Amino acid sequence: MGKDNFKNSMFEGLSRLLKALANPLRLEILEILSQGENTVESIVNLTNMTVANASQHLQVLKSNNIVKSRKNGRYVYYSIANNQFLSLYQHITTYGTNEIADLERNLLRQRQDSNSADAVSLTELDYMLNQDNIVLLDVRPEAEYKQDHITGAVSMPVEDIVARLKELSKSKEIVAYCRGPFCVLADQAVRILQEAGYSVRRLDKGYPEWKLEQLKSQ
Amino acid sequence: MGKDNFKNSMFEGLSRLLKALANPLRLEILEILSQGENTVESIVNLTNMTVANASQHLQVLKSNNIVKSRKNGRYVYYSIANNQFLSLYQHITTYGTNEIADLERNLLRQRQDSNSADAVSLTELDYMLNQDNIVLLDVRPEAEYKQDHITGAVSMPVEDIVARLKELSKSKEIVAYCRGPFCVLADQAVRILQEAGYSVRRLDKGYPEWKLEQLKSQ
DNA sequence: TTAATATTCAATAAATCTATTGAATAATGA
DNA sequence: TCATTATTCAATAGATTTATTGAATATTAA
Repeated sequence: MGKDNFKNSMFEGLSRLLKALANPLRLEILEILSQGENTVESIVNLTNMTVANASQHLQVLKSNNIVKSRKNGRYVYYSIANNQFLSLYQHITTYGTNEIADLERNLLRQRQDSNSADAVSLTELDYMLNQDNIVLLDVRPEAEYKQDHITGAVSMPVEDIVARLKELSKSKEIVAYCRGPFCVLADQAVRILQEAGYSVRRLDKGYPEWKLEQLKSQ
Repeated sequence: MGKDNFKNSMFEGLSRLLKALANPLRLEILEILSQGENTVESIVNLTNMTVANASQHLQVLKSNNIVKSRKNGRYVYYSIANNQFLSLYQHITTYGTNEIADLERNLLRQRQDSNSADAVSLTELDYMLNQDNIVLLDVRPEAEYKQDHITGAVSMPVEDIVARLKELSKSKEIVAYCRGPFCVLADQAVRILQEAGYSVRRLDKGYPEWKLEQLKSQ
């Protein structure tokens, strides 16, 4: 292989990976798959995509080894192909929220609008959990909680909160979390609980970021 | 802003960044700019691009705040906009070389073909430099060395090596480095020096990776 | 002022990406 | 076996990306 062919093929390969990631719908799919495996159908239910479109995007991700699939009966279950990718994905989102002015501004505004600007970091959460003086709420759909969740969390999907308020004591601070920094379920939870008189904040990031920390510390 | 608008605009913004990166020529430009600032002309000289094409790609990078520029006389000097990006770029290349089978294979073959498969890591280099029993050769063009280089390195551009062999003692091991994992200048240096009877290995990565470590440890 | 040089701009054709549509495939349950 | 359901496939029109070409701009040096 000539000197330029090598270099070119490396940059070609990297750019294929980046192209596979460079689409908003595929990024949305990846946020969902970062919670655990999902069928095409469940991805469609969580988004505005049509089945064919979601399937097509999943093929792109799969052919680039970003996700993998297994078939069970009529369903195909997709999941993130490996934990290294989970880490890369988070480096990208963190860069975006910290270094792209537009995104920084958007995120800040979203958090301010939902009164959740003073978010809890993973380090703080760890400390608070050790002090045992908080209730940690997983406000994602129950299926995601069941696949895995932050140790010590209680499942309370955001749409059930109003009906289940009496389960929550006002003597402890509440921390709500969901799928990650772009997920608004925790924002909605904060608003609902705040209006009901609870002391509540959201986790700055979400379940996948916590999971990655877990993996690192092993 | 509605719940979906927020999320969509975040994924939109991220995908704009990724689109800007998802092109082999732009990645090649970024490898060059990771060494320090360069004019459009010098980028063109280091690659196969035409001036207009390089300029156009630079506009894409600039409008996404990945690079910045300053004008001096007739020349426009481009450089990486911030060190956070340098870090992201390296996460991406590391993921590619470790997790994309094609790229892994290509890199291994390139290294084997040039007898530089037993590359030195940055940690090893640090140790070897402390032991003071190596010569560290910067085989990039001198202009890049002059902008900055690994502390303790000697400049010997790869095309000068043959003519400057007598400057090198055979009693010390030589480590050659260049622009990063995809740069073949160090591979060429290893081959030349090995044929001349020297004990020589290449650095696994290159100058930008070293610089990032420096920045981290401050 | 004029010529030369570095860079950018503008227009364009070819290639690639995307969402949509409807049909095809495969697995299940009646 | 037949109808149902989950997913994929194939074709396509519209949008975006890319390299090329040649002209325009800005700066310097003669």
